[in-house]
Amino acid sequence: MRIRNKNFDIKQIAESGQCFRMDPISENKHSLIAFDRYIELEQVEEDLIDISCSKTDYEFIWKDYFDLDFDYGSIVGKLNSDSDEFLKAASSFGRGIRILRQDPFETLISFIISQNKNIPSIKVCIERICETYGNRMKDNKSGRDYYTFPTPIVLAEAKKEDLRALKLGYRDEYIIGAARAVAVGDIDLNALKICSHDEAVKALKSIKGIGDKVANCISLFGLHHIEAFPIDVWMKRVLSEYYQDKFDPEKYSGYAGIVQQYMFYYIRHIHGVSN
DNA sequence: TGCCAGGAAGCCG
DNA sequence: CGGCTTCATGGC
Repeated sequence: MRIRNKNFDIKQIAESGQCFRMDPISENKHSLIAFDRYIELEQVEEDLIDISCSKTDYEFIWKDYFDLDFDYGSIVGKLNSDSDEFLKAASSFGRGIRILRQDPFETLISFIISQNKNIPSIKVCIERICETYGNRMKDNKSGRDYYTFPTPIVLAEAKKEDLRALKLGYRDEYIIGAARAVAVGDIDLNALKICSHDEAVKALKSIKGIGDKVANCISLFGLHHIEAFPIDVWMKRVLSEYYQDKFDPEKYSGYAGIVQQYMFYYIRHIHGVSN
């Protein structure tokens, strides 16, 4: 399936820190595991992408996953006509980034793992969880084996000693607790998609192991509340070095999360980080 | 070897 | 409320 879009850069999305199961497999080509499926994406040209999926799967799954009905170009354009020089450069540099509509449960667990870890380390942990608790699948087109992300019920029944062997550190009991909360219905992730960002964050923070930053990441990347504004160590760097801690996300009310992604991606580039 | 990573909980004042 | 310490693990 071939898609033409001016604001759709696979490498940028893969390196934007919002998803952890998108990996380079060759020059201009990435693999992605999501929703129990495996696809490959090739950046043919700057605004042209090939996805290894049927037209039906594109229409019903991937178009939504990549948020392709939303016009990111209008956001980039708006930021480029603004007086904020840092955001002008950041949005221009990361203009191919999009906010994915990922599976809420996978996002929830992934960002609990993310705390106090770098991105390569987060990926390793997630793969270990999938290999241990997910289902082994085979993609016929590429011949590749892969593992799905486990369901809430399976993870909720995991033993702490078994998780300990996966080297998740102190996060293992957070993961079991969160999976149980979802499995028994204490947390209804689909309901949190419909309610407001503030309500979602409040509900998420009732889970042990989820603080303000992780809750905002889940809200932004798993529930698609694009007004969320997660502040991690990189964002703290941006806000202090370029804004003297006076940046107000309210200026970008309604889409601050997109602005945040441009900032995050750009500051890491400035500091020479590429994973 | 000490420091850092898409932090959060527990405790103290 | 704000600041400090501790919590596993891996990479540099």
